[in-house]
Amino acid sequence: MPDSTSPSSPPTPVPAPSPSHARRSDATRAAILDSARERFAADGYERATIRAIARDAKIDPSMVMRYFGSKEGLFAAAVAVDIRLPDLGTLPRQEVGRVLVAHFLDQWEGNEVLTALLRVGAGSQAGAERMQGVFRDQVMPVARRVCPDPEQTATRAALTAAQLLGLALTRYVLRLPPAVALPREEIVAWLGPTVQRYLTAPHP
Amino acid sequence: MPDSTSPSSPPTPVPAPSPSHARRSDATRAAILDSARERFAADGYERATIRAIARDAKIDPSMVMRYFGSKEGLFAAAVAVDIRLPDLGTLPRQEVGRVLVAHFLDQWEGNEVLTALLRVGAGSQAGAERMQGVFRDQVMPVARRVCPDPEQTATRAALTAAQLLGLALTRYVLRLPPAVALPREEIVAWLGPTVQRYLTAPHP
DNA sequence: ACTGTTTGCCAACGCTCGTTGACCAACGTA
DNA sequence: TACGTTGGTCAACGAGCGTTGGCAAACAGT
Repeated sequence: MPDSTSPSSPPTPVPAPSPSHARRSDATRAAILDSARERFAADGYERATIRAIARDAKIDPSMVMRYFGSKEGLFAAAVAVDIRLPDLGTLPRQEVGRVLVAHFLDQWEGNEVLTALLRVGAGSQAGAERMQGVFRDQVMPVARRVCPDPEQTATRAALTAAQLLGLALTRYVLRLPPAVALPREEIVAWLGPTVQRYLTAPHP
Repeated sequence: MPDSTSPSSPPTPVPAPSPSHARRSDATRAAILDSARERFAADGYERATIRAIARDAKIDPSMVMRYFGSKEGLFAAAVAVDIRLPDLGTLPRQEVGRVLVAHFLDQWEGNEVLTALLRVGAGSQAGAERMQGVFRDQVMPVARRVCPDPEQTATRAALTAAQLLGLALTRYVLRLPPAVALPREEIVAWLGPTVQRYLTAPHP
């Protein structure tokens, strides 16, 4: 499986990436990616079929193959994820928890790619490795700026990830009714101090 | 899909459930269930094929159909889950958090069914409904005994579920390296106070 | 207008899956 | 010994999947 955590060059047979002026097929490409993201988020990797994605995008399944090489390639292109964590080093330390929870909620509310990534990450070994890559390349560097003790960074980042991904799991994937019903500000009020403690409090 | 959260009568074509003396096929049945649990936990619902499960159990795929009716029926029988939460009402309130986290870790370390359930719950709508059933039938009643205010029970149970399922997700499914490396007692020390606060602290 | 490239559809391939029904062997009872 | 029941195998089915290659239309450069 190609590495999706870095935007590696796609295996598209289109000869040269001419960034000067748009190709006519860019719209189709985007439509495929949109449908793919939706299907992967809703159904997971296996149940999201190329045929169904192509039907949603109103094109032939073979076009998906031509543009993205394989189902794996399509998935890699569809969930090239950048969670754009803010630089937590520039704000007061006692606000880190609440800001991070609020940012996390914003990202998940407006980006079905994250749901797709979590669904697939939980569903297969390859998906799990993708999430490990996101954690390593995007979460850990930010955590390093908040808790300078390098020996504790990994632990504190993992605790934070457990709390935040658990929220995403129960609210956006499993959809446990009380987790869905929780208002945004209440989540921030409850989870903010938890994350704050995981990142900055002394080892218990 | 049959309801798996309650041990409903299986769709097995064996005529009468004679509980008096064991049948000769009980060993085979158990072998199938063992292989099924392992495969479902390792591969998720779609990738765990009946053929592979039968191969593990060293019998013919058609036996699985005869005993469990369908793949759905096999899954329902394999993950008939009882998380056996302790009665938290009988111990000092300030210990509830740590006891619950420790119990949760014990359950997950020794029971691959839970990993299978979480993997499948994250992978499909039907799986998510199964986890909603476990939450509603097994978690909520226990939470009611700890936080008597009925208006807050659901919220507090959901927050606790988010924290604990997030731990299970990062540690047993995604296997984020620092989450896997965390010693048991350190998890209890970090998450115990969090769960304690979610269940018993006043609304923030 | 001619020609090569891009964009797209169509029909099929090979494969694996869940599932079925016919058939066989071992056993328990009369 | 004969026979119904139970435990198990074998071979095949129909369907759906990812994937491929060929061909038609639209376009662009000359």
